[in-house]
Amino acid sequence: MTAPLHEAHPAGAGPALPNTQQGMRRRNLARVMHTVSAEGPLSRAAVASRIGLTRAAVSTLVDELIRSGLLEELGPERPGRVGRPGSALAVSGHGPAGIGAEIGVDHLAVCAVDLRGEVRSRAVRYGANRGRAPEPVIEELTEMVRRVLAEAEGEGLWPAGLAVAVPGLVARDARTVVRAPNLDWRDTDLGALLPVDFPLTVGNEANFGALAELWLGDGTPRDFLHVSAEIGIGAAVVVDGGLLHGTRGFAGELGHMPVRPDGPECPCGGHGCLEQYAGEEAVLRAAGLEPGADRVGLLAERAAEGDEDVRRALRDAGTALGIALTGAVNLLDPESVVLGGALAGLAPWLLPSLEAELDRRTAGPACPVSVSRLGPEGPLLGAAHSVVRAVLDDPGVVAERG
Amino acid sequence: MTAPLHEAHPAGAGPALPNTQQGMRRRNLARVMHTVSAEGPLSRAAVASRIGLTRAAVSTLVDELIRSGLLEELGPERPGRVGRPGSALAVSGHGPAGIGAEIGVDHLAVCAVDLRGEVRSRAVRYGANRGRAPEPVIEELTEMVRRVLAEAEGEGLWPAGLAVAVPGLVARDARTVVRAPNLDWRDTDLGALLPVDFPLTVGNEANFGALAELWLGDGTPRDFLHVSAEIGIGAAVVVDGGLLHGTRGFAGELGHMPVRPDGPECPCGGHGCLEQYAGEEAVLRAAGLEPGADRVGLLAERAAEGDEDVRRALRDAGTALGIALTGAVNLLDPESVVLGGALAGLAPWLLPSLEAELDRRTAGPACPVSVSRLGPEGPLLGAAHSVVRAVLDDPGVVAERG
DNA sequence: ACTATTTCGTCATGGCGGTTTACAAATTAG
DNA sequence: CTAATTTGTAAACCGCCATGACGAAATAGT
Repeated sequence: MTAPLHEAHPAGAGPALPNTQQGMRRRNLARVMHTVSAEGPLSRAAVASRIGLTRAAVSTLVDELIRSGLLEELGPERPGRVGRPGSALAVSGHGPAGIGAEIGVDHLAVCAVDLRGEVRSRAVRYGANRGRAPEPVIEELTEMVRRVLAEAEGEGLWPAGLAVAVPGLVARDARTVVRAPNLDWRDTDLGALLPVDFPLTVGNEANFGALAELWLGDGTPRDFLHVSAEIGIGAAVVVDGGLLHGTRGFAGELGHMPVRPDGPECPCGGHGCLEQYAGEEAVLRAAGLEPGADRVGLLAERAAEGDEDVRRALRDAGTALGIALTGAVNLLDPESVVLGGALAGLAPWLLPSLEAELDRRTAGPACPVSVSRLGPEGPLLGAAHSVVRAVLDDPGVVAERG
Repeated sequence: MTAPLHEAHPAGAGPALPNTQQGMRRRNLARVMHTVSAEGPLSRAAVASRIGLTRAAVSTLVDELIRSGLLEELGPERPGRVGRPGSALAVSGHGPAGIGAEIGVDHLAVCAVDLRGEVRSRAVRYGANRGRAPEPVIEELTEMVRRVLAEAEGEGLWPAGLAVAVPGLVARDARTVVRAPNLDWRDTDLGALLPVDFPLTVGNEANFGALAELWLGDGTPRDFLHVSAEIGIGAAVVVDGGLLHGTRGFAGELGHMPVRPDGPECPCGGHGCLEQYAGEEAVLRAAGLEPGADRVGLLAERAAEGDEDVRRALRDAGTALGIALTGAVNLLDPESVVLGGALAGLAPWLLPSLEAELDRRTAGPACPVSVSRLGPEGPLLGAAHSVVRAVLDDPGVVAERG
């Protein structure tokens, strides 16, 4: 019965709730939470003027949120202006926490994030997971979740949900991994394998990375394309502050965009797909390097040293990315393109050719390309924050607890 | 002050209205309208059970809608079951009407559609508009609107708004035509040129065609890609029952998707864009035909006759379309692709190679490709219906009238 | 120092919207 | 002809927010 998390929520106008007076109430609770969360400590009066309700109405909403443990009263504000100072309200640091987990090809990670967005506990464990069966991996992850949970509970937090980022395609039920080529998993129901007594969501790593960029990024717009590459190349499409999932939940596949239709055959059945020019394996081969551990780091290192083979390989990858992105940008007209995941670290050598190709091929003002500052942390943070956002989006559902 | 029309509305849960009691009321009015509109004549009790309100509440809503002239009481239902028969409610055929207009390269068209979706009046005028200045064209169109309006008013209808479909890029303000290459118009503010005393919207022809497909199509899903070609090739992206506009309102540009990155230069600055292989001019040239009037009809005729040059040209265009659509389908994971506009008439010769290319390049189950049955009427009907939908989506705004 | 002014939070009252309950009306089942 | 069922409406009620008034706590002016 996992509720749909991280839908398109224009910062507190959640549309999923029923159109009744209770629904209205819950939407207003959400608006208060979002306002306080986004604009720091605020008095009741300040919140009221921002969301367009009266002070009296906000008072009752705040009362309820404080009783639920979602808001905290910090005490009287420092009086700088005329008039009685307000009582500062802040999101609670002792209420519900979002648990994020990441299953990477060669690491596992778990963290707990409180409603304020602070990471309060974390655990990381390195070790190749490629080819391991799901059960032992999940068992290991469960153990890590338990440890993180224990630490968080020690600080007065309780888990509002768990979101797991996986490097693969996830069905729309947000529970089953349909295909994760780099783990060699197929049709694995993580919901059944991970028995927790709070809501569980499973999502694609790149999608969570994009959400992290959306929520945590600095000046990230509400419409953008987030491109990330681990082994495959994925693009998460963010439209109006929400993720575009697609019918089957597979939206965002960029790796098999045709770049040279008559190029070599690809395992997918196509020819000349982007992955054959900008995928990790392809770039390594073009650079004359062997596959191995931390290959991205190696590429960056060699490129920084001035290795001309590596630089050429990255330039060519950038060109191929530019061609593929031209199509995507034309189709979606996003406000910007953000390079995340492994691409972020290689951006200095990818960007020039990528932007050149993109500018050359698109009419009018070019679509700006930026680099994510979250780096490899993105998916994990995005997962944890997706749980936090779900609480902010509907504080009422959590109210019975605390 | 044109209100934003045809946003993403999951059939009556309109999110644009404020989160107040009045907003709730208006959303419930909309839910009643949508229910009655979609499911034919219905009693108050039937509506109540469908939208989850009580009969009493629905009664007051219906009263208000009848007073506003949006609903009509048809009289007692034919009693088939036990119990008192209900009083059938239907959407009014005498209330507001949506006026749709289309500015085509060689025709102008206007029609009036009532809330039931019936076309109640129409006017068409053929004549080349390419290169004509906006003013005389708009003047002519205004005259046609006047005629259609007079006829509609004779039947007891009054205009709720006017939507104009144009073959070009429209800014997000839904008033100014940024660029219409086939008309040679640039930065033309139709809002200023078309003085009407009801809301005016301007939109891209292909987008309105897609909306027509969404609203009028038979079994059309809520997530699909609508591809249409007049001179350029446009793709409207429909996500969750709403149009994807893009940051500047330019989303859906498919014509300049790179198909052969090293191909000939395109006026847009790119190389080997789709339009150079599947655009009207390109196909005509490949088929050995001269540009002229009704070239699409000529192509279809020759292809039907078995002209091998024409058939080859269309096969090749289908292949190019398939390559471009592969990228789009991978990126968006739509439920289907619909071919509309001029492409619909040429579908028999385009489809085989298009589908072959698409199937070959996409993994998993293929994305089904269908052909619009609306044909060239799509944009005009979509425009008129967009006004009708706006009324259904917020009946309250129209309530003061009638 | 003292008062006027401003702003904050709260309380009592009222309006609006939907629900609950009750009831008359209209049909079918027996 | 009566019982059962369903519809539509009216009256009383509840939840939610707005309005207006008040005390509390700060600043500004004299």
